[in-house]
Amino acid sequence: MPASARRGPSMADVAREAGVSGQTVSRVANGKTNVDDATRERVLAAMRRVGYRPNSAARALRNGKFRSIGVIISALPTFGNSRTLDAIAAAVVAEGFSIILMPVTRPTQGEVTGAFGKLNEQSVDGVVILIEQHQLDQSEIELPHGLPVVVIDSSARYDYPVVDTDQADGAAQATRHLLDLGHRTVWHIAGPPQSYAAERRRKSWQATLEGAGREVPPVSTGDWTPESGYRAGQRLAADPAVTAVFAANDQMALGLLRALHEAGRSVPGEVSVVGFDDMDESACFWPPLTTIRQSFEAVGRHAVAALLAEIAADVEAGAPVTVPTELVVRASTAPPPE
Amino acid sequence: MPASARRGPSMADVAREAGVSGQTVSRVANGKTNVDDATRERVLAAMRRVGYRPNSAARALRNGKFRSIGVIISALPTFGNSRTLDAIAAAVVAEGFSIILMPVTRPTQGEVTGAFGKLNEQSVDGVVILIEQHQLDQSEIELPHGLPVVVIDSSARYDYPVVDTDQADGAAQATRHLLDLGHRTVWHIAGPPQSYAAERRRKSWQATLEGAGREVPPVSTGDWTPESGYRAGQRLAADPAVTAVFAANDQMALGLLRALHEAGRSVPGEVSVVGFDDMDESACFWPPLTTIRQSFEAVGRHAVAALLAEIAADVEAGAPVTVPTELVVRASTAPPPE
DNA sequence: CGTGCTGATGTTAACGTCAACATGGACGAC
DNA sequence: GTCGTCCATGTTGACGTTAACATCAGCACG
Repeated sequence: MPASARRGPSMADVAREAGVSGQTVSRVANGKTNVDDATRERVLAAMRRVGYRPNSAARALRNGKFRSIGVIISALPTFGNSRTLDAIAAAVVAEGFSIILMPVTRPTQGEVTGAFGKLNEQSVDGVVILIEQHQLDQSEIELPHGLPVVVIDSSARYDYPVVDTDQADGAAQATRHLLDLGHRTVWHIAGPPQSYAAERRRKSWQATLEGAGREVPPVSTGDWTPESGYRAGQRLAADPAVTAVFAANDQMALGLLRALHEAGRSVPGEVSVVGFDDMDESACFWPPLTTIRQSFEAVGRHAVAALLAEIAADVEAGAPVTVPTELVVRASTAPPPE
Repeated sequence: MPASARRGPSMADVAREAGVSGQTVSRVANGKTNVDDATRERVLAAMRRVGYRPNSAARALRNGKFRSIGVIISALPTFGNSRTLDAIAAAVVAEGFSIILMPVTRPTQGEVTGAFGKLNEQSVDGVVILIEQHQLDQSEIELPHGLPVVVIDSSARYDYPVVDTDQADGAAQATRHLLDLGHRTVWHIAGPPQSYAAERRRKSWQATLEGAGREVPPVSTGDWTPESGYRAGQRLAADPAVTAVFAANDQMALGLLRALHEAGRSVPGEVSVVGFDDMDESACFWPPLTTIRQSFEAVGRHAVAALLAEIAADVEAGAPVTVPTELVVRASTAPPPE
């Protein structure tokens, strides 16, 4: 039996089975109150008997909306993004919406606009944009039909609601922690310059140092990967003045640790290291990594909440939501040598 | 202007603008050949002018299908799953389909059946199941309407097409590598018993040992997390007979490394370690981890290819697809002490 | 015992698209 | 010149659902 021939039973089938009109079936399916209890029971029984499932394509056509939200995402397998996506997905399905994934390979205007358009075709109710690259200037995104949008990013440039981790506070905590341990200053391995998160962390690290009247060492720039942290780490490990490093994420911190080990510099005896993210693995790095924990779960939840509010109420962007971070002290930080 | 009032322009609008019938617009939109070139141009120009986008809800209603495929996934943020999902998503959008995500919190019959039902409502063309738990016996999954399905798993129990990494060969390679280095035997930290992948790897490790006439040490069982590897590692580190360990994934290998470091046993001087997966981080573990690389990307691609074939041709399950693995030798393995 | 109201249920039409059939003009063959 | 054929284009209806309106029975009130 070819699968293509199959269509599920429709309301009309249920109506016939229950001896009522299609409209009454619709009312029951939508939980309307103005249906006699006996009738409702009869309809529900008929639904069960014929195996009725509502057809959301028809619903979408009728109502203009699909009870679904789109997620435009780049770099899905990234630790933070996959975590955030998971949180978004969980929150979305909990609300009875479904989620349409639109991966973009590179976060260019064209790709994002195209993804937007495709989502619009799909009659989504709203869109979450999860692309950390501030090349995406708001002015350039054409949003087709007043579709509600939430951006997960720290940029202040968007008109849309914005949700993100408190990058600045996290970086400040990391830097202060090292200063408090007695280090004269703190080196930094930054994330890629296109990343708003990376930029925020770098600026906050710098501001914290300046606020404490410390020298600001030159920045190494990586691209979030362990390899880039390793390369930056090789340079830092060769400099005996370096006693404390704040890496902009845990993966680069891992690369740094490797470089330090290879150079024979003990951690935290000679050099202290702080990361950012608190990956599952970080507690088992060698040594276990002191880091800034961020709650991707909370970011995802807040993003969905903001989006659903926008959808329900037609409200404009509220104040940006900022999710706090937490310093997790493990074994990779200690006071400087003598 | 309330967003709710907005609907995009429809074929009728384009038709009016271009002075043709709606049907002709439809023909142009679908690239049918029997349209005069001049007319086609006129229609395309009109589409551009009014900003027409096809409404896929209407298409889905008309055609019964949505050009979308659903993905039922548990444990999304897992390294392997997020990688695989990314590959699936990329392959799916490349074919012009879109992808509906259905996360399930726990891989129980009920949850999966529910997700299936929801996807069916959405008129998806096919479903990929990405849930590594073989509690999901095929007999228990009710698949509503002959919907094409592909399962990513090594279980032989399914009737559906199955795609997975060649777990057995990978584990054999890992074990043989350690044996070839001269180790008398190889200890194993296994994944959770509900996982088919874990079971395959364990069996293959055991078979390889037995095939070589070696003693099979007792198995430690973890749950894929670094912490579980750490706990298992503490026991192994205390046993001086242990000179080689194959961990069923890189994260547990990382935990093991930590336990070994804490116990003061040098790697690979006293103990050799092999992982499985080749995470991005593994090259920067200390020491850099010898591991089995698996191509989640290939798994995702093959799964989509199989699914689309099923959809297009109404064919039944072909032979299971097995994706080869590759041993990546780094610095965590060496011959045993003296 | 009519009038007006309430609440359950039925009827109609429309959402946007496209398959199927209908129309009508151009052109070649006899 | 007449017929048949082919091709571009138009018309109609249906996919499944639901808002809006219509109907009708029951019931309270003057």
